[in-house]
Amino acid sequence: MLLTRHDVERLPVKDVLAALQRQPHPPGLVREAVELLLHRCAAERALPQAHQLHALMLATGALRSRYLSNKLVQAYGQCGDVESAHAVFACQPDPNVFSWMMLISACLRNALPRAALGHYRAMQLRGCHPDAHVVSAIFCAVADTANLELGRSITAPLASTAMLHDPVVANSLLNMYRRCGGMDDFERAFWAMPSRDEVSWTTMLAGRIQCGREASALELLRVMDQDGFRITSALTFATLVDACGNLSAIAQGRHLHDRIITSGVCIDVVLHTALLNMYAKCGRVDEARELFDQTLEPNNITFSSMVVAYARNGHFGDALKLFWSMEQDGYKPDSVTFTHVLYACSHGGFVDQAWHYFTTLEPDRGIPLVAEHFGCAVDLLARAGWLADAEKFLNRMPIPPDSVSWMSLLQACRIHRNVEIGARAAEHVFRLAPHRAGPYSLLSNIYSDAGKWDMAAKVQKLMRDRGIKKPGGRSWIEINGKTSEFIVGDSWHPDLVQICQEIQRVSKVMKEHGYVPDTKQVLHDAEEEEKEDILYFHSEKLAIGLGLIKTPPKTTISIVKNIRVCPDCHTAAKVISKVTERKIVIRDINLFHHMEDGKCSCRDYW
DNA sequence: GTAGGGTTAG
Repeated sequence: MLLTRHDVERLPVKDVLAALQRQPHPPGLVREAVELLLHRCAAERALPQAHQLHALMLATGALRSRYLSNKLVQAYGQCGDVESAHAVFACQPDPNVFSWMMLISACLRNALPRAALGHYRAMQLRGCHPDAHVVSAIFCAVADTANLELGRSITAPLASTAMLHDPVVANSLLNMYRRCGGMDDFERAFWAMPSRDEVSWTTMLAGRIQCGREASALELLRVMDQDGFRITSALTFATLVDACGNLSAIAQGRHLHDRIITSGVCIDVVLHTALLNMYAKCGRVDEARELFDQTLEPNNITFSSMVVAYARNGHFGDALKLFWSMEQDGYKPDSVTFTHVLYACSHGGFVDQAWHYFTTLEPDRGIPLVAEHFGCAVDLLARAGWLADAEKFLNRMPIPPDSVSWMSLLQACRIHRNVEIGARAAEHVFRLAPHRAGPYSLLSNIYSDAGKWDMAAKVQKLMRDRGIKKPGGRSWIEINGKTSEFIVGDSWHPDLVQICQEIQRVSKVMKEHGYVPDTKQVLHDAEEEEKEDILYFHSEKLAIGLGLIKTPPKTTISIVKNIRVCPDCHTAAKVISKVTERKIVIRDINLFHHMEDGKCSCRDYW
């Protein structure tokens, strides 16, 4: 029986194919059917049917049409068969710019950026001029390779053409610079754009967040507003929300949340979860939970977000309870979920639980163990003080331990004051993360805690000799929607005098409560009294000082720090929480410290 | 007649 157009549209792909193979059909209908079926194969990622279609096209001569041949290349690309895509392309006697585009996009879609770039060169050698579509695809290919020099060399010959004026090309170029880490080119390209649309702005925001310049990302929001730019996409808002979370800028975050609601943008699960994470990163667990409860269609990411929200904020038991309810409700935890669960276990001291999950993850759940899981296991052993076991474990891991895992051990060695293992752990971190200053400071502290001043000095000299600079301690505090930054040793602030007076006043009370400044934390060669002064100028203390004078009594003080909080500041902040009857939340590079009535949620282990 | 941009949530 002959097919009708109606059949071709309605019947399953395989039935149409079978009918076409069984008996000849009018060429017009075959052509039409082939085109439609190619489209359906591509949409359904149905590779076997694509192969059958290919055969049919050969048999019926449909493949002689360059148009249909291009469509077949496209379908193969979408079905993940680049080889077949290339084979079809190679049979074309006279490929046009579309043909090349299909081939290039097949490579891109299947993570073969180098091949895409090779075809780009080949097309030019064969005299086919790339258009804006091809060029934007090629910028994506360069972005995938993260090769900035390559990007520059490909862009240079295009600079004199009108190509870069195309808005899509310009945005792809911008994103290429971002993903290749060429942040100067990135900024320059952005400001040189003749016009910027929402994609340009979002790319810009993401770029600044990516390199830790969240504050300047939020400044862009002001520029956008001044330009009268209307944000219409949830993605743009999610990016901005992310910046607020990273800065723990709760007032700006809340303001943004209101604005999202009034903007009428559809708050999809992604944006909703971004907001949840923002509150969590601002230490507002209750508000995060509120959003979690309001989630219309939660998924495993929503659950995992809330699990880690609890865990990072010191609510380890709640994190585990939520995880159990997640499983009960039938949501399927994945590898990332278990990273959070193990984190909650190890920080909360649930050793048996942790080992249970760690050992059953692969055999019972089929979730492969990854570096993060091993890191948690190391942390677990090290926290319990089983440093030698932790070291043995690291040396016998089936995947080579990363610098983070060795750092866990090194940190544990500081807490448990183990010089020998600490020195070995530090060596590993030096090797695996040669530019990090953290391990040098930790090792030096371990030595000075043990009274080995000469060794401590040696480590510091080694650090200097290797040209490694300690990132200056920075702290942020947001007051009335404005973020103030304090940098250790360079803290200019209009209220500095008042802040220092407040710190001195409070420290008197603190000393009455038994606080002794831990001047060992000051590595300079200085008098004791001077060392105390240096401690007072640690950025987190200044930030707390500002919080004390600028916010009403009993208001929670929230600080963000760019490195780990120093042990003296940690002790001091705990005492301040007691003597001033304020909650103090410090988010450092690793975790939250919720301090209240002289105690910290981290249980003095960080 | 075919094709190109922000991977955004743990």
